[in-house]
Amino acid sequence: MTTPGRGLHGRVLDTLGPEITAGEYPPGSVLRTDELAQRFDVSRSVMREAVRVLESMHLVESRRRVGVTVRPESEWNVYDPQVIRWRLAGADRARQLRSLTVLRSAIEPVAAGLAARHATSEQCAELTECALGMVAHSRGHKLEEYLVHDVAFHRVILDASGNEMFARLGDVVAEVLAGRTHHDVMFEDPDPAAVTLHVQVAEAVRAGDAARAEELTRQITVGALQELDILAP
Amino acid sequence: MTTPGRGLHGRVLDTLGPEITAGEYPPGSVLRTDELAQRFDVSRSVMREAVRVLESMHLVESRRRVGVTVRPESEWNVYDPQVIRWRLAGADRARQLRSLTVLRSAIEPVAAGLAARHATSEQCAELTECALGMVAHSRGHKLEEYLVHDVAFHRVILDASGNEMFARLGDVVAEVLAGRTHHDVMFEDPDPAAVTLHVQVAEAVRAGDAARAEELTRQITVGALQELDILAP
DNA sequence: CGGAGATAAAAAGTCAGACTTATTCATCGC
DNA sequence: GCGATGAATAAGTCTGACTTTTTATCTCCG
Repeated sequence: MTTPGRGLHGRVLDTLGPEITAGEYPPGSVLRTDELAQRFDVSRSVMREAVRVLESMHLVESRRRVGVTVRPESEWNVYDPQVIRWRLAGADRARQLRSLTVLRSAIEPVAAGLAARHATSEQCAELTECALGMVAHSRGHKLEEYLVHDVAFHRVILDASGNEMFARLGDVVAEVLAGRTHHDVMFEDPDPAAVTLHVQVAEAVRAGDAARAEELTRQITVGALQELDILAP
Repeated sequence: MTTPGRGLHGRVLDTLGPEITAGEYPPGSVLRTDELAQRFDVSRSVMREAVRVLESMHLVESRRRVGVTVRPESEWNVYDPQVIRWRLAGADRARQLRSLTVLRSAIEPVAAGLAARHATSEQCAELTECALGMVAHSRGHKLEEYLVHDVAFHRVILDASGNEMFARLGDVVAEVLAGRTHHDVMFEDPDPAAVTLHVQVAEAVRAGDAARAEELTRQITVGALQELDILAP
């Protein structure tokens, strides 16, 4: 995905990170640095670097005379892109996609409203280009090409909002959209209504109509929630 | 705040992290591990562990033969609680509080709506308790006591939403509220209207009225935005 | 004069081993 | 029983040597 071989400690993390986030070691489990170093056939220094990274993600806690203890899931840095990727690759990928989709449903409408106020003309142009790309690939099983434009569309919206915290969710949205296309729902061509909504959002942003951009985006996210059967009874 | 002395590498991060997030080294700047180790009077192993942590936060990138280069702000893991604390302690604390408050304004109303559906009776009880605590300390310059209950209130809402991503924003909201009380606005007693809104949100959640809980919380966050002069003209 | 390839240097990466320190647990004495 | 003492343990730290990768330079030939 990112950089495959960025050092031995990274190699260790590639297998230890997914194991921990998959819940293979229940909270409170104790790992010993020496044993891990043996298992991965690396020196203690390398193992220590890997543990430091896991510690900075709040996945584990290292204490003298005790060892490296696994922290409960409720303390993990679940916004860390690396943690998100590890968890999406794991078993409860579905649960993960659901909570991330709910997050999207809160963020994206507000971001679209802000984008309508702050977007540059370049960003507006990008947006319509993306929307047109989505239209062009919305029929005939061109899901991959559609996905590329879909991801780009939402990235532009988040960037154009002018809010740094929103902008940094671009990767998360990309993961969610990719996950949706590749695994769960979407067996056939995308919902035509959703495609139309994207075009309309682009128009609203260009027109500077914040309320309309927000409301239309809310409809998009409602659709995403419904796809995952997340709805209010 | 958290754990002061968790090893030498932590001590190094306590000064190097804030320096980097404060922008003291422009993007592309190169640091050398050996020099840093000398500067902080620690061994290279300790320094390497610190660099690994900074790397996992995407603050720096370590490359052979080049050194440790500082990444542009746009690539930082700005959702990392540690990074948030470092930046809030820095110079552009104000800009930080603004972007985080916008984030709150997107998240909290949705979280409140979900809380109205998912909150347990214990959580409802906690909520009204917090709201009453806010009322009790809303007059007479008891800002600290008010803050404690305010933070607790919003934490319960985020937890009760049942969404993990929302729940993990409790610390962020706590930082924002604390920052607001201790530095920026709020020279006197809190706005009575805001206090009333919190009580009403607690009622709405208890009653299971999602739409009302969401709308009332939206009014709270609008107030927070106005305090920072973030408003649509 | 210019480009391709060899060469050298620089910095991170890795490893092994010795030592330090904090923490926990068990034992001993009251 | 209970508190103090001590021993065991695992992380923490340091040092020094070595390896590897990448970049810059330098040479040689077209």
